[in-house]
Amino acid sequence: MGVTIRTLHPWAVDAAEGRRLQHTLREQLCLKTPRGFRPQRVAGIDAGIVDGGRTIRAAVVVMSLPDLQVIAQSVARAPAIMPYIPGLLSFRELPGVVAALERLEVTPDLLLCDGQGIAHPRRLGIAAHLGLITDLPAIGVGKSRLVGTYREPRSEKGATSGLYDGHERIGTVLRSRDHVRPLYVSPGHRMSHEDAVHWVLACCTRYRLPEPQRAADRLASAKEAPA
DNA sequence: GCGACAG
DNA sequence: ATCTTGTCGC
Repeated sequence: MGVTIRTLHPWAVDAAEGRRLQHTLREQLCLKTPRGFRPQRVAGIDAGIVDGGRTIRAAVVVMSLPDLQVIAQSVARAPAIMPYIPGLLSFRELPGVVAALERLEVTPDLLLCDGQGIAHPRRLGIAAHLGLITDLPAIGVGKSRLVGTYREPRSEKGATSGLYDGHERIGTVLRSRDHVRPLYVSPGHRMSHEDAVHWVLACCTRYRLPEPQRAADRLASAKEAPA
C-alpha cells in the first residue's frame, strides 16, 4: 500500500553537492517503458510554498485510466530548507512530495510531475529524480522550458516537436489542446519519449494541463489547507 | 564577462 | 512559485 521511498541521499545539500549527486544519479535512469505498460492509476503531483516561503506543501491526486476519476489523494508539508535554484528544483520540492506520497493509500502506476524529466542540464529534472527514488514510471510535464532548442509545433492539439540539447533528444514540445502554449514533456524514469507523450495526452481533456495535475494544483494551493 | 534560468 | 481584474482573441 502507498508508495515506498528509497533514501538515496540527504536533501539538504549545497549547490555543488547537489549537482554532483545529479551526475551520479542519472546513471541509474531507465528510458524504456516497461513491457506491456498499461497504467490504471496515474498520479498528478504538485508542490507550492506556504508560510511566506518557509514551508513546502505538496499534493498528489491519483486518477483511474482511461476514465480519469479520482481514486485517492493526499497532502503534506515539509520545511522549505533549500532555496529555488534553477537546475536544483527537486532538492527543494521533493521532501514535501515524498511526505505526501508516504501517506497515500494506493500505489500509482505512473507519476506525472510538474517540471522536467530528463530535459535538464544534467538529465535529472524533478520527474527523473522522483522516478528514481520511487522506482516508478515517471513523466516530467513542464509549463515552460528549462533547457533545449526546438521548432514551434503546429497549433492544434496533439502537435509535437522534438526538444534537443545539441543533437541529443531530451523531450517533446507538445500542444496539449488547440491554440495554447505548449507543454514540455520529457521522460522521468522507466519511460520512453513516445510513451511519455502518449500518456500525457491520455490525461488531457479540455485544458492545457493533464487532469491529474490540475487536481493536484488545486489541492496544493487550496485555501482550506488540508495539511 | 553576459545572458538564461523548471517551480 | 506568487502578486492580481478584467479583457482580448482563438
